[in-house]
Amino acid sequence: MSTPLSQETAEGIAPLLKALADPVRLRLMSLVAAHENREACVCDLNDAFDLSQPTISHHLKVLHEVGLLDRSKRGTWVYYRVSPEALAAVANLFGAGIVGDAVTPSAECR
Amino acid sequence: MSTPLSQETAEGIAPLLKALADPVRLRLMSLVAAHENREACVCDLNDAFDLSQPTISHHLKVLHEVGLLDRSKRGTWVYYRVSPEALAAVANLFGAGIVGDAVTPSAECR
DNA sequence: GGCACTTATTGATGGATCTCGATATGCGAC
DNA sequence: GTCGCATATCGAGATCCATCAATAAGTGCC
Repeated sequence: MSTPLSQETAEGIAPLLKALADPVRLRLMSLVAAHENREACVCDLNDAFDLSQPTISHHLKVLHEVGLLDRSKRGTWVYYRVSPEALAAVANLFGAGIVGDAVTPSAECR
Repeated sequence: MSTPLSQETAEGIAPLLKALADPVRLRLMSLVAAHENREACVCDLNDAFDLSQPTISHHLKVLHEVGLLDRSKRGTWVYYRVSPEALAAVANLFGAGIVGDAVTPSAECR
């Protein structure tokens, strides 16, 4: 029934959530996830926002630094891909009842 | 295959994640969730941290304002309780594949 | 080499956020 | 009413964050 998170665990997970806790970065994640192979070219992402190119680049960097997005350069273009492991770490927060298993993501699950 | 989050949706969910994206608030949530009835008295919570009482009160307010914690006063004491609906909203983010359904919280689930 | 293009970095600015001490508010007991 | 306790609010300081314009760095092509 959910052991109360240790301070270290909380401090380890918070940065992941902080990276996701921004509307632009949430949309970036979902845009990348929606692409073939969960991978998208930066050039496609820039156009989806009304923000400057450096700003998008900054947000991608934040997501990359916490491990939510993998980066790979192919010629002139850079591709970001969703890291399933990192995302799973966050999902488990809720799925495994760390924040209370009142809410297994879908009730019928498990 | 996850429809890319709309801007409005992202802006609606981000505040929830932002509220959770702090080590202290994560631990507060898990502490409350670990209590009987997912409900805890502020007096119990204060002692779990090395922070001033106003600071804890502030964090509880943040969690309350986004709807993650319900508040009820009983005599001199105030109790906070985890709101399953609000938490489910966040859990669905990952469970329902909004951020990519590569990662249904536990692989064996469903 | 030099140009066009894609992406990243730098530096600055305005705004949000965490934390505290001091103080206020609300409630029960006397 | 007054005292003591539990919780909240206020105001301030320090730090962090999102965004931009300007510029740098890397790559392919001529």
